[in-house]
Amino acid sequence: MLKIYNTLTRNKVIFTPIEEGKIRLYVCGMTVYDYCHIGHARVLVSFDVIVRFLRSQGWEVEYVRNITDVDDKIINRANESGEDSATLSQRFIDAMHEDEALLNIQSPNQEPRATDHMDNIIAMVTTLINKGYAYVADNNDVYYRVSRFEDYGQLSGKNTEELLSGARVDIRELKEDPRDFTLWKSCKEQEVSWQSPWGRGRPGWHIECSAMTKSCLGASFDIHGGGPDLPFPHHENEIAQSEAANGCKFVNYWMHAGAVRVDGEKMSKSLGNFFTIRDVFKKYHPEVIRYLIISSHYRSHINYSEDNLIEAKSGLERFYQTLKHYTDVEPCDISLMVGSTFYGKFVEAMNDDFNTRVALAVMYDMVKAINTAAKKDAEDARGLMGELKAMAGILGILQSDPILFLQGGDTNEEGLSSGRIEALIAERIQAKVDKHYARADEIREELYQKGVLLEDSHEGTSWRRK
RNA sequence: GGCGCGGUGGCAGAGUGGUUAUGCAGCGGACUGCAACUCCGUGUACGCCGGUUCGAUUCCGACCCGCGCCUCCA
Repeated sequence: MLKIYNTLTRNKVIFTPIEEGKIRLYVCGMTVYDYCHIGHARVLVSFDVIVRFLRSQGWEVEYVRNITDVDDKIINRANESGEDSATLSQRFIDAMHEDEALLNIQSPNQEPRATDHMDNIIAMVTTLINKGYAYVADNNDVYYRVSRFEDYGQLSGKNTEELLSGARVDIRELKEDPRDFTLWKSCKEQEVSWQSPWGRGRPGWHIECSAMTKSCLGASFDIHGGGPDLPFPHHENEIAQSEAANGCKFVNYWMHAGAVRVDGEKMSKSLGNFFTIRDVFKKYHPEVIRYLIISSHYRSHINYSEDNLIEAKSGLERFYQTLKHYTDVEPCDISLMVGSTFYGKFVEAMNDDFNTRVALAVMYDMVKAINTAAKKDAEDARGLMGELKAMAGILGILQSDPILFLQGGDTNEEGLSSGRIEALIAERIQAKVDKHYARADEIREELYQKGVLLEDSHEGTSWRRK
């Protein structure tokens, strides 16, 4: 039984799909004017895990994640760099796809772009005007008439009256009411713009998602997700637009990821304290970031720090130390795991609002069980390993070659090539054969100082980077 | 100011009205030439103060502290 925390009702509830067995999910993706930062990674990874898990349980998931590629920030960036705005956004879309691939994120079923939905956007704005939910101002901007929409504030818990006093009023805007927001922004001929019934212009932020959700998933769908800063105003405004235009309930369940913090503050563009994913990749294996994100619940905040990355890496090493003995074991078929106690606990945790941390705890218990079983019942151990790999697949972790992961370490900064390491190991083995233990220890210590750990076993000596 | 979230053992991080989370680190032991890996053992943790209760970290109330949204941000 799947339970999901719904931002709209602020509680955890049993999930009921609109259509039996199917889940239609829309997640707000990137506005592409820069590289992905860890906050983006969190949303990407969280929903990737959610979708993988749901599918593993037999749900048919239609997963849509949009790209917002019309936006003032994109245009400003393009102006700064002298680049065409379409070229710039394409460049960052490509970069995002590269980052996603490294994070082992599966593509959504649909990845619509705002610029491909201009007709739908204009049609929806027209509907809103016709229904009296929007109006054309003297400067040809189109605004949403917030006072017309009674349920405004339902998602964010805002009191409409209070919003009135706090709302920002831009001098160029000719709003009836400070709370009203832009649906269509008129602009000059030479700027990035599209022809509309109200003259040339471009869509305001929010309307593109209303248009794309309707086009890709229909007027009503199951789950809408996004980052922690989206409930207000973005999602609130989407509700106002979609429900007014379509005349029906927009979304049943709203899901929002928690914030990524740095030194106790939210990582954000405006604070300038963000780290891009590709920067972190320079020093850490992508799976370390994925693990860091999964190792806490998707709704709680996580702290981004060097210490936490190191800890995430150590946690993965625990798995890989065991995994390396079973590289030939294939992941179990999930349909064959229904009777497994471990798998039962894993599913129970994941069905409870996607509690990945508890799911990981189950997997650690399995590691211990496997290592213990290995001493007396090798087949039993292999069977458990097959299950463990299947669970890892659902979380999208432990997908690397164990030896390569363990030998990857931080970097090659020490300048020790694997060839050089192997040579020293060979020398040490000879020293051991000759019972020259002092020399053997000297070599091990030398390697240790350079970040390389040696591990002797019956099969020989293996090494890994700290 | 309005709305909301959170304060758990050295750190990270789940959870629960009375029973071991889990991981990292530490300590003791086994294994090892020595180590590492692994295994076994090891921690009177639940912000503060009241209340409800046979019993509260877990429920209720007050307080202190931190954070988020209210403006572009995932």
